[in-house]
Amino acid sequence: MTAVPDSLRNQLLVALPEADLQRWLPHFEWVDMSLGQVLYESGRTLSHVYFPTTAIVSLLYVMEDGASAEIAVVGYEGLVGISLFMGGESTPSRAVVQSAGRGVRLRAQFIKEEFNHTGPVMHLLLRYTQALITQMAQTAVCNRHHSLDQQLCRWLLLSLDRLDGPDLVMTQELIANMLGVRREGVTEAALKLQDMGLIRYARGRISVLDRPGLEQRTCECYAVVKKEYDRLLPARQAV
Amino acid sequence: MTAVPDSLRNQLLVALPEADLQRWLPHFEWVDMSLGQVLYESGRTLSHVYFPTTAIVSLLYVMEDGASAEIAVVGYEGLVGISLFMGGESTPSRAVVQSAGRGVRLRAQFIKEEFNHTGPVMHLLLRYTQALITQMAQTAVCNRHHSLDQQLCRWLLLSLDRLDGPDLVMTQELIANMLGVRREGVTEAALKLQDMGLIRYARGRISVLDRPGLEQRTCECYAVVKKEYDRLLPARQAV
DNA sequence: GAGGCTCTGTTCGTTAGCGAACATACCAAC
DNA sequence: GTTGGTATGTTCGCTAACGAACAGAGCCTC
Repeated sequence: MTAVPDSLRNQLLVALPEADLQRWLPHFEWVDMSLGQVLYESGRTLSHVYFPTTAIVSLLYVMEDGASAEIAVVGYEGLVGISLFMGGESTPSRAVVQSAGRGVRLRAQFIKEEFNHTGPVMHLLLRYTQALITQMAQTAVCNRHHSLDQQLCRWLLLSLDRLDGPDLVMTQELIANMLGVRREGVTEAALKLQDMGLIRYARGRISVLDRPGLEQRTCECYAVVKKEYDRLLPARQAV
Repeated sequence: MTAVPDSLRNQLLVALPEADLQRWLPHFEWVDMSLGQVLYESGRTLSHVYFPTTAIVSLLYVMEDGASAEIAVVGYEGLVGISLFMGGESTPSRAVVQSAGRGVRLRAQFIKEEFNHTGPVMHLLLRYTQALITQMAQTAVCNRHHSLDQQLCRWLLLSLDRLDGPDLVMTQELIANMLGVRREGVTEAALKLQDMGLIRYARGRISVLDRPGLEQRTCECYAVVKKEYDRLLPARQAV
């Protein structure tokens, strides 16, 4: 990753017209996001919209019986809290920090006014939202048709794309929550990947050794989502 | 269903401010939608946005190997073609008519201009989009955690909500495509429902005999989605 | 360095749904 | 009525993932 100022690590902010960015800068509020932190709870009204820079956030649906499933991930390429400008104010999902890091946040009222008053901002945010929709839809399809092995690869790749290095700080238990499967299943799938030399595992830390290998073993869902992000948000810089 | 003019059967159109509706009326184009008709193909640029009145449309993801899964349904409460005003112009999904009927369509260029120029229209369309997002996300979760039996109930209820009477014209084969499962699985699940007296089945026609019974047997996903539609689109009239 | 906690590995019986093959049953057209 | 096509019902073996129980293994703390 190049040595850009941290505030410019979020690609939506980078894609903002200069005039808009300058207007936003004074309203930026830097926040540390710690692993497991809940940015918003299902159904609650949001106070801020978050632009992760180094953190990764999962949008998680939690069922009545406590079972959960991640429906999308948000990293430096996106924002958390689309319901603010979509008009719903809240969503039935929960946003949980999946990988500790930092980000910028803006007050709800501010982003709502910006969205309504400037065309370029609105169009950028909506295109991002459409990319996010693709990710959710593809997750639905993937949950239906693909094996845990494939989904683990997809998940690792999506996370990797939002991180600097090849290491993820992440227990198997957490991954299982995200994928909506048993922890034992993740253990087995991860062992297979390790035996093939694609990753190395050690107590809550995964090192990806062979990214192309993961891409080869994952399902088409990863590529579909990535392609759609690239198409809809071309201004964002490559990592 | 009350005897409203057919054009007012679509609840998004009903929710439009009178002035906007009057401006739109001359641009309405009535279309018949036949079972299986493809309104748009994955990745193709859309020429129109569709407001179903009596038809039901499935948003379907089709995988490389031909396997498919429905990620959302759209009926008289919504519209098909959000990518037009979201800015992406196309999506990786396919829109297929799941239940024959009619609808209104508007040219792509027209809806894009309307979206950009009038605040109330934009806010209405975005709230609808958020409701649709909820449906997709809940589908993802449901695919992960719930049994085929439960999902069939959910699917029947979602379809029923978008129809006049208690009858669905729908083969088990088609339902299987929508749910992304085998036809045999649908046969078994449908037989169970029939044995319990909840539905009656006959060669491509399902009659729902006991709606509360279906609601009792379905998973929470149906209620979550319904509640969110009601919350985000309160102006729409009850059926 | 002992104890305790968390994370990972392993096993075993169970089950939902798959894939394939085939049987029946209804409908329509000739 | 016969024929053929489409829709539905049934069976059987297979597999992925589940649920539960437990065994090591690394790490921190006192």
